[in-house]
Amino acid sequence: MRRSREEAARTRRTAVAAASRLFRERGIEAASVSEVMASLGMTDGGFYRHFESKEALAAEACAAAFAESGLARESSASAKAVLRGYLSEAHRDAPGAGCPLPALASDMARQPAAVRQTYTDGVRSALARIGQLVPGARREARFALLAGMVGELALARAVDDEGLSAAILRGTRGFWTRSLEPPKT
Amino acid sequence: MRRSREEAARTRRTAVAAASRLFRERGIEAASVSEVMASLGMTDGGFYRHFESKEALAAEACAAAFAESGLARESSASAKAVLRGYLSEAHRDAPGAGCPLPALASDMARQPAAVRQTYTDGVRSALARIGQLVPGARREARFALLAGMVGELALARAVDDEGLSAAILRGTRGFWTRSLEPPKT
DNA sequence: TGTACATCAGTGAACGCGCGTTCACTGATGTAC
DNA sequence: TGTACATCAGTGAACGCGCGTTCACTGATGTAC
Repeated sequence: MRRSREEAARTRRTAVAAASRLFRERGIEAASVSEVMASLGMTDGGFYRHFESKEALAAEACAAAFAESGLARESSASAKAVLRGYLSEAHRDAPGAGCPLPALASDMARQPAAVRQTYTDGVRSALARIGQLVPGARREARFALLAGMVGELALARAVDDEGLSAAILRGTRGFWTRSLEPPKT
Repeated sequence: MRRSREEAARTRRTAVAAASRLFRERGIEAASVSEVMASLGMTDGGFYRHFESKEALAAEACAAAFAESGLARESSASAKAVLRGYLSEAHRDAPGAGCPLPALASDMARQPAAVRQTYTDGVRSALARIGQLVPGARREARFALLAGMVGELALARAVDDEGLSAAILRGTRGFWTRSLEPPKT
């Protein structure tokens, strides 16, 4: 049963969005093509009318994740507000809608070139955005801040103890908020 | 062909060591029981004479990784020396022999309770060790330092550009070395 | 100390399952006239 | 504007494959006497 061009385009967009969420929630390798299609209420076969392979979808989904939730997306928020939102319980508990940097980091080592390049561009954009947010910070501090944000979310999600997880969030948030207040670093 | 008690015990130990390395290199789900056994020169079937399941091996392998390579293991090195070793190209390029915190972080969210608990204990030990290494640092700074170390390795490994990867390592290393020098933070 | 036998570490084929991908098919959509 | 037909979005079964796990079997090891 053929669909209209608009419907088909909508299917494709929905698939990328669903994959973008699923891949961040469960990992690229752990989420299957069947799951993505099932989440659209469709069967597996139709997938290959839109994408050449799962790898092609992964590259698009990764780019979509950065466009939607990356640190680099447009926003007039202050550095403090960005930190508070990023290093939050809400962000920790919603990896599917959150920043792809911590969510996809360890998948990247075993991904094909196209996907890794998208991720690498995302890292560059995030660094540029941090440069804008904290114009006084030296280069070293910008790297350390990004690494701290990514590591903090990864650890807070990995840990099996709500108290420890909250302490990691609170501690890292407090440290960086304090560090950035006087533009001394 | 039955083996002696010593040989059997050796097989078990070697399997844990091989799994510990393989799981850190490729991820717990991505490395298979067959791979672990093949790396001992054995076939799959013998595995279940030693372990109840892959999950049981994962818990032991995770604990072994912390005992062998965790931040918490005995060492008289200074804070600066530990930082230099941890945030190094050598550590980045040898995940199988390195710290399990960055290597296994994103696997943890989808691991059974036994494995997550081992990892969580590893985080606690690492925090305690950092407390010893940098006795002057406030609680917040210890969390931020651990998160920074973990995030930095994860990013340096994920990125597809050697220059950017080295810059992440250098930047984070520089920032924290400088931060810890005067016990002001 | 020697012998008979039970134990069990490791083999290798098989299982059921879910994966990514392919393909013959369906029938509404889009196009040519 | 109406009709005939080619296109192609989506279906659902099938493929080959590798996974974790099971199991009948082998034969050296360990034990009982």
